[in-house]
Amino acid sequence: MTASTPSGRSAPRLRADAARNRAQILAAARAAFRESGTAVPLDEIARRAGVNIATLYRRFPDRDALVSQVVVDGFSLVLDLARAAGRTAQTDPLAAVESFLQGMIDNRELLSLPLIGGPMTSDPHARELQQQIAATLEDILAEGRGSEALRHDITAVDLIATAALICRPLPHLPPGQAATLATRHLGVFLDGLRPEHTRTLPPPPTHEEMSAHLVTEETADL
Amino acid sequence: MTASTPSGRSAPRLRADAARNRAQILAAARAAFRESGTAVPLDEIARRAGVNIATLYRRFPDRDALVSQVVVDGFSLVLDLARAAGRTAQTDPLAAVESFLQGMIDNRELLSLPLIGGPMTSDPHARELQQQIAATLEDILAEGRGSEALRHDITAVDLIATAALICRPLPHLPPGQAATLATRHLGVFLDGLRPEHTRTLPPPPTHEEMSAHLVTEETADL
Amino acid sequence: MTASTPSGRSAPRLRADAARNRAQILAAARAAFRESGTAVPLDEIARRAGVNIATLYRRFPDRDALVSQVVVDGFSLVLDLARAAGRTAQTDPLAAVESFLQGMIDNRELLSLPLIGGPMTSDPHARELQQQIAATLEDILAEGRGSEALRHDITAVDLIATAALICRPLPHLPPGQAATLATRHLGVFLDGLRPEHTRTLPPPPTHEEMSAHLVTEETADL
Amino acid sequence: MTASTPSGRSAPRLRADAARNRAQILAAARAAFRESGTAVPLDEIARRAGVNIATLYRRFPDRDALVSQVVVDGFSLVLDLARAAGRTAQTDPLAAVESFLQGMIDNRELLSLPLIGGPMTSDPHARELQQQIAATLEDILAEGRGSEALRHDITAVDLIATAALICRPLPHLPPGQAATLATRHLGVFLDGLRPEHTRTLPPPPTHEEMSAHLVTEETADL
DNA sequence: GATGAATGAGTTTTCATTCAT
DNA sequence: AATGAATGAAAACTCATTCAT
Repeated sequence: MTASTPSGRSAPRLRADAARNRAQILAAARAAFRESGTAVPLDEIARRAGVNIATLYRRFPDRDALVSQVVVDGFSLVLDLARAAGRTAQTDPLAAVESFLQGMIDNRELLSLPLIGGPMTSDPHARELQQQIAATLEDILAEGRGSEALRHDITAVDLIATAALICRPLPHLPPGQAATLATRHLGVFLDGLRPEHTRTLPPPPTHEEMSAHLVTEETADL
Repeated sequence: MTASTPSGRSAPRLRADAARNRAQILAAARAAFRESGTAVPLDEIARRAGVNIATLYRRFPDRDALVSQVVVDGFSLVLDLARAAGRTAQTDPLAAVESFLQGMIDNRELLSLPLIGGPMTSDPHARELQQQIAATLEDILAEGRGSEALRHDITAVDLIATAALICRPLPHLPPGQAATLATRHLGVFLDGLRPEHTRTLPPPPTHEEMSAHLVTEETADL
Repeated sequence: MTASTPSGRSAPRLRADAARNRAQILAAARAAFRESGTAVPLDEIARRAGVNIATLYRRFPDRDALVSQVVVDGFSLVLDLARAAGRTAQTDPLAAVESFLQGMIDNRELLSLPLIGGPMTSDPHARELQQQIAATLEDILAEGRGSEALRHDITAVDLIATAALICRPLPHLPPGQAATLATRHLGVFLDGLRPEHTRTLPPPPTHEEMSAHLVTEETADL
Repeated sequence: MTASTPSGRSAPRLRADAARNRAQILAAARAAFRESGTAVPLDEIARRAGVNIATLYRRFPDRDALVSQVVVDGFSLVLDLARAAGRTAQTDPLAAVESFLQGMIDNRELLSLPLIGGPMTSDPHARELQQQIAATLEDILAEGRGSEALRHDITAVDLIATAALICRPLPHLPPGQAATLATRHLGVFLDGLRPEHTRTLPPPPTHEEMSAHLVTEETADL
């Protein structure tokens, strides 16, 4: 997994100490964004990372650049989770879905993405990752539909939305209890995913409606 | 019960224009909190309400007072929804749950509660409302368990957590699409609520664990 | 003379204390710009004006707004000087030119205009003043040409450029000496203005060339 | 004498690449000082020169050292111009003055001296150059007075002040137009220099008054 | 009761300068 | 000799809060 590594494309390799600082800044930002939103003072992020504020600015010229990188790192992890789940899809598609969504809950501390407010990233790397995530989840669902292991009316977008809903912090709740509640909620949801469902869902947003937002916005809330 | 009216206990009746200003401030605060969190500049709330910042301060001596009132208004509405749903619980408990949760989605714009960051209210009025909400939901679930219309392992806290998860804004998504996705998610969840479930849920947080948070914090995330 | 008064068009009248602060800020800015250029710290201007920096920002939302107003005030004064000089033009056009240029030297402390660096104002009020200044000077020159009191090849733009050259501070020189040197230089220049000149000047910039800059830029250096 | 070469006295000869960097830094500083004053960020000078900021610091330990060198280079050029003009002084003193002042205009881009703000250099080399410049100009004027080619009341300080006035940038004016206006202004001034003048000039600053500033300050504005 | 105004205390952003590679 | 990196200090700008009208 290469989430925090600057993309090899054009970035001149960083000196060892600079790379360490960069990673600490990203970790601090991830935590601070989760706790207080992306409007949290950059001062505080620098302090938590143990670097001077000017060092933060050297690496990330403005808040958006920092947010973008945290988003990209998070999306990388999500893609890893989706692919790992996909490997078991042929055997048991429902278990694959569970594995993905439970993995999201378990790793939610690393998924500190812009949860509320603030401008969304339009980083092309993020777009690319989102498309790969959606495609991977769609493959899992296709398996499930073929083997009658999953209801037919669920789409990849539904799984992404579900992940977004259950991963966000329930502020003011101790993390352990928030995870317990999310897992219980997920359990009921998974039971509802089996094919013998009784309820007709409203039609999902069309591809056109979503595509404008899928990449730059919606999945950012994962 | 009318949410935005100051509790009749001790509040001196407001002049007509003052009451109008107060209502506009609360509406602006609700929207701003939803969009940007409770740390949003008070300036901006005043501007959106069309009043001077000093007028806002006259009505609400500090940010907390404003947050508290928005929370109380929101909880009042939640209680209204729960009671309305409870009236149909004997006939069809699952439909009552659905009515409650769908009502939460439909009214989510009015539920701008402190969703992330910021200090939580400890208003006694809010505590009281929360207990009434939990009791009302518990009554519905008891009906459902008795008539075998609902799985037995679901608690009022689960419903509150579910409401919290599905009502929060998916920022950057057009509201209509966010609602559609939430409703589809809810549909699957409701299918999973029926008694013929297959999955065992992890044990819920104990009453002791929750009680510390239930009132002042957890349900504030609704 | 109404230089420092906000244009009556749309400005809501200021409270007395606010108007006093505004005038002090402008006076401090004028002096500071002259001494240190328009990039001088706004902190320092606020301190010299005896107000808080936030008060400065309330009146002038950014540096440009402050620079613009100083420019406009300066142009107003220049127009006043030109008009006063114009009143004697029929009697003695050369004396009118002298009166204008010497007046510029004598009042140069009030003409603190953006002298070097920094973005130039494009305030429409400033443009208007510039055109009036140029027109007034042109009238004086026309008188002089008619009465053979002035050489024919001088234009209003030349007078504006001359004013710009002689009014700017000679930094590091005591003001009195700078004024003496400017006045002596002006004396020679005025002798060169008489009609029995011997030298052919290079052609002036065309109206088209200048008009793009006359208003927003060139005369800003006065 | 080549302006940018470090004085041969004690400087260890630079490696070829280092000498190139040094020249680029000085050229960039000259331009930046002219455009934005001597308070311009050193970062920007380094960037324009295509070198790292630390390289700039290696060559010039602080801003003053850089300013001093730019001043000395400029004064060297001024002295060259004065001497070249002096060679024709016997034949035609007025033409010599013209040659000097027009040369200043033509070379003004290379004369980026501290024009406004910032600490003045007290480099002894600069002092020396200034005295030589003043002496050379005085020689020219003496010729002119002897041959009745120039008015008698003009001093070397007047010529230096005139050069200072006409060489400074008129910011925001295209360089070509600024030069045209300066040349036209100079034409009138030169006509005023002829002996049949009509106007009495105010007395010049005494030598004592000027001498305190002549070297360290006044001519720095050239 | 409402508002224009002022200000102190942040937060963001930039810059000069030094250090280690 | 040159550079990437780091940092403290300053400057730009914003915000919560109080005061006087």
